[in-house]
Amino acid sequence: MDKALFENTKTVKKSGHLAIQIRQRILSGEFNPGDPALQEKDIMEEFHVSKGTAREALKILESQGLIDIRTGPKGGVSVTQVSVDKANEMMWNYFFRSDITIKDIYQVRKVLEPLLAEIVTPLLSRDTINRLAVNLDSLDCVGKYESTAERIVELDFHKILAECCPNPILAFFIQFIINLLEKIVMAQGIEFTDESEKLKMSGYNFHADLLKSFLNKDAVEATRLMSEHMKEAEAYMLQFLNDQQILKKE
Amino acid sequence: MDKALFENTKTVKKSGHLAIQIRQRILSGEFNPGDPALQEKDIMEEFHVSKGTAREALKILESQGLIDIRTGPKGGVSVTQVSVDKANEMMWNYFFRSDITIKDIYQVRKVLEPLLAEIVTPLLSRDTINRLAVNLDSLDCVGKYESTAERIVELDFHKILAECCPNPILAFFIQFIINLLEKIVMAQGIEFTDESEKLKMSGYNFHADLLKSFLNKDAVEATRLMSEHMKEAEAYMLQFLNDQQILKKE
DNA sequence: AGATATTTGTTCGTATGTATT
DNA sequence: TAATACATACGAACAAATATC
Repeated sequence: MDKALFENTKTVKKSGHLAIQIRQRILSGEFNPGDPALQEKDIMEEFHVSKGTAREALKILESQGLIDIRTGPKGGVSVTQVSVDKANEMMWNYFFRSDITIKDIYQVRKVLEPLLAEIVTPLLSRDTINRLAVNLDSLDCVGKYESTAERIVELDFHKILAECCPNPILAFFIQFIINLLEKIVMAQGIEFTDESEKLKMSGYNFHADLLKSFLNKDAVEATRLMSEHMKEAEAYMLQFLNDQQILKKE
Repeated sequence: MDKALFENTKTVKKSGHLAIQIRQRILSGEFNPGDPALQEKDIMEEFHVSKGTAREALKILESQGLIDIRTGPKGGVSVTQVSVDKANEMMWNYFFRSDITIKDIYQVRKVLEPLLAEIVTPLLSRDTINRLAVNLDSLDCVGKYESTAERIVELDFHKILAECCPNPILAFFIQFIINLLEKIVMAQGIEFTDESEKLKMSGYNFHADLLKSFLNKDAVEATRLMSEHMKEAEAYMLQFLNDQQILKKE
Protein backbone atom coordinates (compact mmCIF):
# COMPACT_ATOMS: atom_id res chain seq x y z
CA MET A 1 0.00 0.00 0.00
CA ASP A 2 1.22 3.45 -0.84
CA LYS A 3 1.92 6.05 1.74
CA ALA A 4 -1.30 7.70 2.71
CA LEU A 5 -0.29 10.86 0.91
CA PHE A 6 -3.63 11.41 -0.71
CA GLU A 7 -5.89 10.04 1.96
CA ASN A 8 -8.86 12.15 2.73
CA THR A 9 -9.84 10.52 5.96
CA LYS A 10 -7.96 13.04 8.05
CA THR A 11 -9.59 13.04 11.47
CA VAL A 12 -9.91 16.64 12.53
CA LYS A 13 -8.60 17.15 16.03
CA LYS A 14 -10.25 19.14 18.76
CA SER A 15 -8.58 22.49 18.16
CA GLY A 16 -9.04 22.20 14.40
CA HIS A 17 -12.66 21.21 14.87
CA LEU A 18 -13.22 24.18 17.16
CA ALA A 19 -11.70 26.51 14.58
CA ILE A 20 -14.07 25.08 11.96
CA GLN A 21 -17.07 25.57 14.23
CA ILE A 22 -16.20 29.17 15.00
CA ARG A 23 -15.44 29.86 11.33
CA GLN A 24 -18.88 28.54 10.38
CA ARG A 25 -20.49 30.90 12.82
CA ILE A 26 -18.50 33.80 11.47
CA LEU A 27 -19.40 32.90 7.87
CA SER A 28 -23.05 32.56 8.83
CA GLY A 29 -23.00 36.21 9.81
CA GLU A 30 -23.43 35.64 13.53
CA PHE A 31 -20.51 37.93 14.32
CA ASN A 32 -19.61 41.08 12.47
CA PRO A 33 -16.75 43.56 12.44
CA GLY A 34 -17.42 46.14 15.11
CA ASP A 35 -19.23 43.80 17.47
CA PRO A 36 -17.95 43.79 21.06
CA ALA A 37 -15.01 41.45 21.51
CA LEU A 38 -15.40 37.90 22.72
CA GLN A 39 -12.90 36.50 25.16
CA GLU A 40 -10.80 33.39 25.42
CA LYS A 41 -12.66 32.58 28.62
CA ASP A 42 -16.03 32.66 26.83
CA ILE A 43 -14.78 30.23 24.21
CA MET A 44 -13.37 27.91 26.88
CA GLU A 45 -16.67 27.84 28.73
CA GLU A 46 -19.00 27.61 25.76
CA PHE A 47 -17.10 24.76 24.12
CA HIS A 48 -15.75 23.14 27.27
CA VAL A 49 -12.14 23.20 26.15
CA SER A 50 -8.92 24.16 27.85
CA LYS A 51 -7.11 27.41 27.31
CA GLY A 52 -4.49 25.86 25.05
CA THR A 53 -7.10 24.31 22.77
CA ALA A 54 -9.09 27.52 22.55
CA ARG A 55 -5.95 29.46 21.74
CA GLU A 56 -4.92 27.09 18.95
CA ALA A 57 -8.32 27.53 17.33
CA LEU A 58 -8.19 31.31 17.68
CA LYS A 59 -4.66 31.51 16.32
CA ILE A 60 -5.81 29.56 13.29
CA LEU A 61 -8.61 32.01 12.60
CA GLU A 62 -6.33 34.96 13.26
CA SER A 63 -3.78 33.67 10.77
CA GLN A 64 -6.52 33.41 8.16
CA GLY A 65 -7.38 37.05 8.73
CA LEU A 66 -10.87 36.33 10.07
CA ILE A 67 -10.33 37.65 13.59
CA ASP A 68 -8.17 40.03 15.51
CA ILE A 69 -6.88 39.30 19.02
CA ARG A 70 -5.85 42.07 21.39
CA THR A 71 -4.48 41.98 24.93
CA GLY A 72 -5.51 44.16 27.81
CA PRO A 73 -8.82 45.49 29.06
CA LYS A 74 -11.43 45.69 26.30
CA GLY A 75 -9.22 43.23 24.49
CA GLY A 76 -10.19 39.80 23.25
CA VAL A 77 -11.37 38.40 19.96
CA SER A 78 -13.07 40.60 17.39
CA VAL A 79 -14.17 39.63 13.93
CA THR A 80 -12.54 41.45 11.02
CA GLN A 81 -12.86 41.75 7.28
CA VAL A 82 -10.16 39.70 5.53
CA SER A 83 -7.74 42.07 3.79
CA VAL A 84 -6.67 41.83 0.15
CA ASP A 85 -3.10 41.32 1.30
CA LYS A 86 -4.08 38.38 3.48
CA ALA A 87 -6.08 36.84 0.65
CA ASN A 88 -3.11 37.24 -1.68
CA GLU A 89 -0.89 35.61 0.94
CA MET A 90 -3.18 32.60 1.08
CA MET A 91 -3.23 32.44 -2.71
CA TRP A 92 0.54 32.43 -2.80
CA ASN A 93 0.54 29.39 -0.48
CA TYR A 94 -1.33 27.65 -3.26
CA PHE A 95 0.67 28.94 -6.21
CA PHE A 96 4.25 29.16 -5.01
CA ARG A 97 5.17 25.72 -6.31
CA SER A 98 3.54 26.33 -9.69
CA ASP A 99 5.68 27.20 -12.66
CA ILE A 100 4.03 30.46 -13.56
CA THR A 101 5.41 32.17 -16.64
CA ILE A 102 5.07 35.68 -17.97
CA LYS A 103 2.94 34.25 -20.75
CA ASP A 104 0.59 32.66 -18.24
CA ILE A 105 0.16 35.94 -16.45
CA TYR A 106 -0.46 37.98 -19.58
CA GLN A 107 -2.72 35.37 -21.16
CA VAL A 108 -5.16 36.21 -18.38
CA ARG A 109 -4.23 39.84 -17.91
CA LYS A 110 -4.88 40.60 -21.59
CA VAL A 111 -8.55 39.73 -21.20
CA LEU A 112 -9.16 41.03 -17.69
CA GLU A 113 -7.56 44.49 -17.81
CA PRO A 114 -9.49 45.61 -20.91
CA LEU A 115 -12.68 44.37 -19.28
CA LEU A 116 -11.82 46.36 -16.19
CA ALA A 117 -11.16 49.48 -18.26
CA GLU A 118 -14.52 49.11 -19.95
CA ILE A 119 -16.35 48.72 -16.65
CA VAL A 120 -14.73 51.51 -14.68
CA THR A 121 -14.59 54.20 -17.38
CA PRO A 122 -18.10 55.52 -16.67
CA LEU A 123 -17.60 55.18 -12.92
CA LEU A 124 -14.36 57.02 -12.25
CA SER A 125 -14.78 59.95 -9.89
CA ARG A 126 -12.99 63.24 -10.26
CA ASP A 127 -10.94 62.26 -7.25
CA THR A 128 -9.84 58.97 -8.70
CA ILE A 129 -8.84 60.57 -11.96
CA ASN A 130 -6.73 62.99 -9.99
CA ARG A 131 -5.01 60.09 -8.26
CA LEU A 132 -4.30 58.55 -11.64
CA ALA A 133 -2.86 61.85 -12.85
CA VAL A 134 -0.61 62.07 -9.80
CA ASN A 135 0.56 58.54 -10.46
CA LEU A 136 1.34 59.46 -14.05
CA ASP A 137 3.44 62.39 -12.89
CA SER A 138 5.44 60.34 -10.44
CA LEU A 139 6.06 57.74 -13.14
CA ASP A 140 7.70 60.54 -15.10
CA CYS A 141 9.69 61.71 -12.10
CA VAL A 142 11.12 58.43 -10.86
CA GLY A 143 14.88 58.49 -11.28
CA LYS A 144 16.03 57.16 -14.61
CA TYR A 145 18.10 54.39 -13.10
CA GLU A 146 15.33 53.12 -10.88
CA SER A 147 13.66 50.77 -13.31
CA THR A 148 12.30 48.52 -10.60
CA ALA A 149 10.66 51.44 -8.82
CA GLU A 150 9.21 52.60 -12.14
CA ARG A 151 7.54 49.26 -12.67
CA ILE A 152 6.02 49.37 -9.18
CA VAL A 153 4.63 52.86 -9.79
CA GLU A 154 3.23 51.77 -13.13
CA LEU A 155 1.51 48.79 -11.54
CA ASP A 156 -0.01 51.15 -8.97
CA PHE A 157 -1.91 52.85 -11.79
CA HIS A 158 -3.67 49.57 -12.48
CA LYS A 159 -4.22 48.94 -8.78
CA ILE A 160 -6.09 52.24 -8.50
CA LEU A 161 -8.37 51.16 -11.33
CA ALA A 162 -8.99 47.79 -9.71
CA GLU A 163 -10.02 49.46 -6.48
CA CYS A 164 -12.81 51.23 -8.36
CA CYS A 165 -14.20 48.04 -9.82
CA PRO A 166 -17.70 47.25 -8.53
CA ASN A 167 -17.26 43.61 -9.49
CA PRO A 168 -15.54 42.01 -6.48
CA ILE A 169 -14.32 38.98 -8.39
CA LEU A 170 -12.76 40.92 -11.22
CA ALA A 171 -11.23 43.38 -8.77
CA PHE A 172 -9.59 40.61 -6.80
CA PHE A 173 -8.35 38.67 -9.81
CA ILE A 174 -6.62 41.75 -11.16
CA GLN A 175 -5.18 42.69 -7.80
CA PHE A 176 -3.83 39.17 -7.51
CA ILE A 177 -2.15 39.36 -10.89
CA ILE A 178 -0.62 42.74 -10.12
CA ASN A 179 0.64 41.27 -6.87
CA LEU A 180 2.34 38.49 -8.83
CA LEU A 181 3.97 40.98 -11.18
CA GLU A 182 5.22 42.96 -8.20
CA LYS A 183 6.79 39.81 -6.80
CA ILE A 184 8.55 39.21 -10.11
CA VAL A 185 9.78 42.77 -10.49
CA MET A 186 11.00 42.89 -6.89
CA ALA A 187 12.66 39.49 -7.08
CA GLN A 188 14.36 39.77 -10.45
CA GLY A 189 14.76 43.48 -10.85
CA ILE A 190 14.72 45.15 -14.25
CA GLU A 191 18.08 46.46 -15.31
CA PHE A 192 18.27 49.80 -17.04
CA THR A 193 18.84 49.40 -20.78
CA ASP A 194 17.68 51.02 -23.99
CA GLU A 195 14.88 48.53 -23.99
CA SER A 196 13.78 49.42 -20.49
CA GLU A 197 13.68 53.05 -21.58
CA LYS A 198 11.29 52.03 -24.37
CA LEU A 199 9.24 50.07 -21.87
CA LYS A 200 8.94 53.12 -19.71
CA MET A 201 7.88 55.39 -22.55
CA SER A 202 5.40 52.87 -23.88
CA GLY A 203 3.82 52.49 -20.46
CA TYR A 204 3.80 56.23 -19.84
CA ASN A 205 2.17 57.02 -23.17
CA PHE A 206 -0.51 54.40 -22.75
CA HIS A 207 -1.32 55.60 -19.28
CA ALA A 208 -1.54 59.18 -20.54
CA ASP A 209 -3.88 58.17 -23.36
CA LEU A 210 -5.96 56.04 -21.01
CA LEU A 211 -6.34 59.01 -18.71
CA LYS A 212 -7.71 61.06 -21.60
CA SER A 213 -10.24 58.43 -22.52
CA PHE A 214 -11.31 58.21 -18.87
CA LEU A 215 -11.85 61.96 -18.85
CA ASN A 216 -13.93 61.67 -22.01
CA LYS A 217 -15.83 58.72 -20.55
CA ASP A 218 -14.95 56.89 -23.76
CA ALA A 219 -15.18 53.26 -22.67
CA VAL A 220 -14.63 51.86 -26.14
CA GLU A 221 -11.39 53.74 -26.57
CA ALA A 222 -10.23 52.89 -23.05
CA THR A 223 -10.84 49.22 -23.70
CA ARG A 224 -8.89 49.35 -26.96
CA LEU A 225 -6.00 51.23 -25.39
CA MET A 226 -5.77 48.85 -22.47
CA SER A 227 -5.74 45.92 -24.84
CA GLU A 228 -2.83 47.41 -26.80
CA HIS A 229 -1.08 48.38 -23.59
CA MET A 230 -1.17 44.80 -22.36
CA LYS A 231 0.22 43.44 -25.60
CA GLU A 232 3.19 45.79 -25.47
CA ALA A 233 3.74 45.24 -21.78
CA GLU A 234 3.93 41.50 -22.32
CA ALA A 235 6.39 41.91 -25.19
CA TYR A 236 8.69 44.08 -23.10
CA MET A 237 8.50 41.85 -20.06
CA LEU A 238 9.42 38.87 -22.23
CA GLN A 239 12.53 40.68 -23.43
CA PHE A 240 13.76 41.16 -19.90
CA LEU A 241 12.73 37.91 -18.44
CA ASN A 242 13.32 35.52 -21.32
CA ASP A 243 9.90 34.00 -20.87
CA GLN A 244 10.00 30.72 -19.03
CA GLN A 245 11.16 32.98 -16.27
CA ILE A 246 9.62 31.34 -13.33
CA LEU A 247 8.39 32.65 -10.05
CA LYS A 248 10.21 31.26 -7.07
CA LYS A 249 10.70 32.38 -3.51
CA GLU A 250 9.07 35.34 -1.89
CA MET B 1 -8.79 59.83 16.96
CA ASP B 2 -10.58 56.98 15.27
CA LYS B 3 -10.45 53.46 16.49
CA ALA B 4 -7.29 51.84 15.25
CA LEU B 5 -9.22 49.87 12.69
CA PHE B 6 -6.77 50.40 9.91
CA GLU B 7 -3.58 50.36 11.85
CA ASN B 8 -0.86 48.24 10.45
CA THR B 9 1.38 48.19 13.47
CA LYS B 10 0.04 44.91 14.75
CA THR B 11 2.81 43.37 16.81
CA VAL B 12 3.14 39.76 15.80
CA LYS B 13 3.27 37.50 18.80
CA LYS B 14 5.72 34.68 19.32
CA SER B 15 3.60 31.86 17.91
CA GLY B 16 2.53 33.98 14.96
CA HIS B 17 6.10 35.00 14.32
CA LEU B 18 7.22 31.39 14.44
CA ALA B 19 4.54 30.44 11.94
CA ILE B 20 5.77 33.21 9.64
CA GLN B 21 9.36 32.01 9.93
CA ILE B 22 8.49 28.42 9.15
CA ARG B 23 6.25 29.50 6.28
CA GLN B 24 9.12 31.50 4.78
CA ARG B 25 11.32 28.44 4.86
CA ILE B 26 8.63 26.34 3.24
CA LEU B 27 8.09 28.96 0.53
CA SER B 28 11.83 29.20 -0.06
CA GLY B 29 11.75 25.55 -1.06
CA GLU B 30 13.74 24.29 1.91
CA PHE B 31 11.17 21.59 2.61
CA ASN B 32 9.23 19.64 0.04
CA PRO B 33 6.34 17.22 0.00
CA GLY B 34 7.72 13.74 0.57
CA ASP B 35 10.60 14.82 2.77
CA PRO B 36 10.89 12.93 6.07
CA ALA B 37 8.71 14.42 8.76
CA LEU B 38 10.01 16.96 11.22
CA GLN B 39 8.93 16.73 14.82
CA GLU B 40 7.45 19.09 17.33
CA LYS B 41 10.55 18.52 19.45
CA ASP B 42 12.83 19.66 16.60
CA ILE B 43 10.89 22.88 16.23
CA MET B 44 10.99 23.50 19.98
CA GLU B 45 14.75 23.05 20.08
CA GLU B 46 15.64 24.91 16.92
CA PHE B 47 13.57 27.96 17.74
CA HIS B 48 13.87 27.77 21.52
CA VAL B 49 10.15 27.85 22.15
CA SER B 50 7.89 25.79 24.35
CA LYS B 51 5.62 23.04 23.17
CA GLY B 52 2.52 25.20 23.33
CA THR B 53 4.03 27.92 21.19
CA ALA B 54 5.34 25.44 18.66
CA ARG B 55 1.95 23.79 18.46
CA GLU B 56 0.14 27.06 17.83
CA ALA B 57 2.48 27.84 14.97
CA LEU B 58 2.12 24.38 13.48
CA LYS B 59 -1.66 24.46 13.79
CA ILE B 60 -1.66 27.73 11.89
CA LEU B 61 0.34 26.26 9.03
CA GLU B 62 -1.79 23.12 9.06
CA SER B 63 -4.97 25.17 8.78
CA GLN B 64 -3.53 26.94 5.75
CA GLY B 65 -2.90 23.60 4.09
CA LEU B 66 0.88 23.97 4.07
CA ILE B 67 1.68 21.08 6.39
CA ASP B 68 0.24 17.85 7.64
CA ILE B 69 0.61 16.66 11.24
CA ARG B 70 0.34 13.00 12.16
CA THR B 71 0.55 11.24 15.51
CA GLY B 72 2.36 8.04 16.23
CA PRO B 73 5.77 6.68 15.25
CA LYS B 74 6.98 8.09 11.93
CA GLY B 75 4.52 10.87 12.61
CA GLY B 76 5.26 14.55 12.92
CA VAL B 77 5.15 17.46 10.54
CA SER B 78 5.38 16.96 6.80
CA VAL B 79 5.05 19.59 4.12
CA THR B 80 2.17 19.25 1.67
CA GLN B 81 0.92 20.84 -1.51
CA VAL B 82 -2.00 23.18 -0.80
CA SER B 83 -5.15 21.72 -2.33
CA VAL B 84 -7.57 23.57 -4.61
CA ASP B 85 -10.28 23.07 -2.04
CA LYS B 86 -8.19 24.66 0.68
CA ALA B 87 -7.35 27.60 -1.59
CA ASN B 88 -11.05 28.06 -2.39
CA GLU B 89 -11.83 27.96 1.32
CA MET B 90 -9.35 30.77 1.95
CA MET B 91 -10.84 32.74 -0.93
CA TRP B 92 -14.28 32.36 0.53
CA ASN B 93 -13.02 33.87 3.80
CA TYR B 94 -12.24 36.94 1.73
CA PHE B 95 -15.39 37.04 -0.38
CA PHE B 96 -18.19 35.87 1.88
CA ARG B 97 -19.17 39.39 2.92
CA SER B 98 -19.10 40.69 -0.66
CA ASP B 99 -22.32 41.19 -2.54
CA ILE B 100 -21.52 38.98 -5.50
CA THR B 101 -24.20 38.87 -8.18
CA ILE B 102 -24.79 36.52 -11.07
CA LYS B 103 -23.81 39.35 -13.37
CA ASP B 104 -20.48 39.75 -11.58
CA ILE B 105 -19.75 36.08 -11.98
CA TYR B 106 -20.65 35.93 -15.64
CA GLN B 107 -18.93 39.19 -16.49
CA VAL B 108 -15.70 37.38 -15.71
CA ARG B 109 -16.75 33.91 -16.75
CA LYS B 110 -17.71 35.13 -20.22
CA VAL B 111 -14.11 36.09 -20.97
CA LEU B 112 -12.30 33.31 -19.11
CA GLU B 113 -14.18 30.21 -20.26
CA PRO B 114 -13.78 30.96 -23.98
CA LEU B 115 -10.08 31.60 -23.37
CA LEU B 116 -9.85 28.25 -21.60
CA ALA B 117 -11.60 26.51 -24.47
CA GLU B 118 -9.16 28.02 -26.95
CA ILE B 119 -6.15 26.94 -24.91
CA VAL B 120 -7.15 23.39 -24.11
CA THR B 121 -8.64 22.36 -27.46
CA PRO B 122 -5.29 21.26 -28.95
CA LEU B 123 -4.22 19.66 -25.66
CA LEU B 124 -7.12 17.38 -24.76
CA SER B 125 -6.13 13.75 -24.51
CA ARG B 126 -8.26 10.88 -25.71
CA ASP B 127 -8.82 10.02 -22.08
CA THR B 128 -10.05 13.47 -21.16
CA ILE B 129 -12.42 13.57 -24.11
CA ASN B 130 -13.83 10.28 -22.90
CA ARG B 131 -14.39 11.73 -19.47
CA LEU B 132 -16.23 14.66 -21.06
CA ALA B 133 -18.37 12.24 -23.04
CA VAL B 134 -19.24 10.29 -19.91
CA ASN B 135 -20.18 13.55 -18.22
CA LEU B 136 -22.42 14.45 -21.15
CA ASP B 137 -24.18 11.10 -20.86
CA SER B 138 -24.80 11.47 -17.15
CA LEU B 139 -26.16 14.97 -17.74
CA ASP B 140 -28.73 13.32 -19.97
CA CYS B 141 -29.50 10.64 -17.42
CA VAL B 142 -29.97 12.72 -14.30
CA GLY B 143 -33.57 12.48 -13.15
CA LYS B 144 -35.80 15.13 -14.62
CA TYR B 145 -36.79 16.54 -11.28
CA GLU B 146 -33.22 16.82 -10.02
CA SER B 147 -32.42 20.24 -11.42
CA THR B 148 -29.86 21.00 -8.77
CA ALA B 149 -27.98 17.78 -9.46
CA GLU B 150 -28.10 18.58 -13.17
CA ARG B 151 -26.39 21.90 -12.61
CA ILE B 152 -23.66 20.24 -10.57
CA VAL B 153 -23.02 17.70 -13.30
CA GLU B 154 -22.95 20.42 -15.92
CA LEU B 155 -20.43 22.40 -13.90
CA ASP B 156 -18.28 19.27 -13.67
CA PHE B 157 -17.86 19.40 -17.45
CA HIS B 158 -16.17 22.76 -17.08
CA LYS B 159 -14.12 21.55 -14.11
CA ILE B 160 -12.68 18.77 -16.24
CA LEU B 161 -11.60 21.34 -18.81
CA ALA B 162 -10.03 23.54 -16.16
CA GLU B 163 -7.99 20.62 -14.87
CA CYS B 164 -6.39 20.32 -18.31
CA CYS B 165 -5.34 23.94 -18.42
CA PRO B 166 -1.56 24.37 -18.40
CA ASN B 167 -1.93 27.95 -17.21
CA PRO B 168 -2.14 27.66 -13.40
CA ILE B 169 -3.68 31.09 -12.93
CA LEU B 170 -6.44 30.63 -15.46
CA ALA B 171 -7.13 27.13 -14.14
CA PHE B 172 -7.55 28.37 -10.60
CA PHE B 173 -9.66 31.39 -11.51
CA ILE B 174 -12.11 29.19 -13.38
CA GLN B 175 -12.21 26.57 -10.65
CA PHE B 176 -12.93 29.33 -8.17
CA ILE B 177 -15.82 30.65 -10.23
CA ILE B 178 -17.27 27.18 -10.67
CA ASN B 179 -16.98 26.71 -6.93
CA LEU B 180 -19.00 29.90 -6.42
CA LEU B 181 -21.67 28.71 -8.82
CA GLU B 182 -21.85 25.40 -6.97
CA LYS B 183 -22.39 27.27 -3.72
CA ILE B 184 -25.22 29.22 -5.30
CA VAL B 185 -26.90 26.20 -6.84
CA MET B 186 -26.61 24.19 -3.63
CA ALA B 187 -27.81 27.06 -1.46
CA GLN B 188 -30.72 28.29 -3.54
CA GLY B 189 -31.65 25.23 -5.48
CA ILE B 190 -33.12 25.45 -8.98
CA GLU B 191 -36.75 24.51 -9.10
CA PHE B 192 -37.97 22.42 -12.00
CA THR B 193 -39.90 24.54 -14.47
CA ASP B 194 -40.30 24.82 -18.23
CA GLU B 195 -37.45 27.29 -18.13
CA SER B 196 -35.17 24.92 -16.28
CA GLU B 197 -35.93 22.35 -18.94
CA LYS B 198 -34.75 24.84 -21.57
CA LEU B 199 -31.67 25.54 -19.47
CA LYS B 200 -30.90 21.86 -19.40
CA MET B 201 -31.31 21.42 -23.15
CA SER B 202 -29.30 24.50 -23.93
CA GLY B 203 -26.45 23.32 -21.73
CA TYR B 204 -26.62 19.80 -23.10
CA ASN B 205 -26.53 20.92 -26.70
CA PHE B 206 -23.63 23.27 -26.17
CA HIS B 207 -21.65 20.61 -24.37
CA ALA B 208 -22.32 18.18 -27.19
CA ASP B 209 -21.20 20.68 -29.82
CA LEU B 210 -18.14 21.60 -27.78
CA LEU B 211 -17.20 17.95 -27.59
CA LYS B 212 -17.33 17.74 -31.37
CA SER B 213 -15.09 20.76 -31.80
CA PHE B 214 -12.65 19.27 -29.28
CA LEU B 215 -12.54 16.07 -31.32
CA ASN B 216 -11.87 18.10 -34.46
CA LYS B 217 -9.23 20.15 -32.62
CA ASP B 218 -11.12 23.20 -33.87
CA ALA B 219 -10.08 25.82 -31.33
CA VAL B 220 -11.82 28.69 -33.12
CA GLU B 221 -15.16 26.91 -33.09
CA ALA B 222 -14.70 25.78 -29.49
CA THR B 223 -14.03 29.35 -28.44
CA ARG B 224 -17.09 30.61 -30.26
CA LEU B 225 -19.33 27.91 -28.83
CA MET B 226 -18.11 28.51 -25.31
CA SER B 227 -18.79 32.20 -25.69
CA GLU B 228 -22.38 31.55 -26.79
CA HIS B 229 -22.80 28.94 -24.08
CA MET B 230 -21.82 31.47 -21.41
CA LYS B 231 -24.25 34.08 -22.71
CA GLU B 232 -27.15 31.64 -22.58
CA ALA B 233 -26.10 30.25 -19.23
CA GLU B 234 -26.10 33.73 -17.76
CA ALA B 235 -29.52 34.50 -19.21
CA TYR B 236 -31.01 31.34 -17.75
CA MET B 237 -29.40 31.82 -14.35
CA LEU B 238 -30.77 35.36 -14.22
CA GLN B 239 -34.28 34.05 -14.81
CA PHE B 240 -34.05 31.75 -11.82
CA LEU B 241 -32.18 33.97 -9.50
CA ASN B 242 -33.58 37.40 -10.35
CA ASP B 243 -30.09 38.87 -10.58
CA GLN B 244 -29.17 40.83 -7.52
CA GLN B 245 -29.40 37.40 -6.01
CA ILE B 246 -26.64 37.52 -3.53
CA LEU B 247 -24.41 34.90 -2.07
CA LYS B 248 -24.73 34.47 1.64
CA LYS B 249 -23.86 31.74 4.08
CA GLU B 250 -22.06 28.51 3.32
C1' DA C 1 2.50 60.48 33.74
C1' DG C 2 2.03 56.41 36.63
C1' DA C 3 -0.33 52.77 38.98
C1' DT C 4 -3.62 49.24 38.43
C1' DA C 5 -6.76 46.06 36.69
C1' DT C 6 -7.82 43.23 32.81
C1' DT C 7 -6.92 40.27 29.21
C1' DT C 8 -3.92 37.69 26.21
C1' DG C 9 0.81 35.32 25.78
C1' DT C 10 4.08 31.67 27.19
C1' DT C 11 5.79 27.88 29.78
C1' DC C 12 5.86 23.46 32.12
C1' DG C 13 4.29 18.99 34.00
C1' DT C 14 1.32 15.38 33.34
C1' DA C 15 -1.94 12.36 31.36
C1' DT C 16 -4.24 10.57 27.29
C1' DG C 17 -4.94 9.27 22.41
C1' DT C 18 -3.15 7.14 18.32
C1' DA C 19 -0.46 4.89 14.86
C1' DT C 20 3.61 1.87 13.87
C1' DT C 21 6.26 -2.16 14.72
C1' DT D 1 -0.60 -8.27 21.83
C1' DA D 2 2.59 -5.28 23.81
C1' DA D 3 5.96 -1.81 23.47
C1' DT D 4 7.24 2.45 21.45
C1' DA D 5 7.05 7.06 19.60
C1' DC D 6 4.72 10.55 18.50
C1' DA D 7 0.88 14.20 18.81
C1' DT D 8 -3.16 15.89 21.69
C1' DA D 9 -5.25 17.92 25.63
C1' DC D 10 -5.57 19.84 30.26
C1' DG D 11 -4.49 22.94 34.24
C1' DA D 12 -1.86 25.92 36.85
C1' DA D 13 1.49 29.42 37.20
C1' DC D 14 3.70 33.37 35.58
C1' DA D 15 4.91 37.02 31.93
C1' DA D 16 3.68 40.69 28.82
C1' DA D 17 0.68 44.08 26.86
C1' DT D 18 -2.70 47.75 27.21
C1' DA D 19 -6.92 50.53 28.51
C1' DT D 20 -8.44 53.28 32.21
C1' DC D 21 -8.34 55.99 36.11
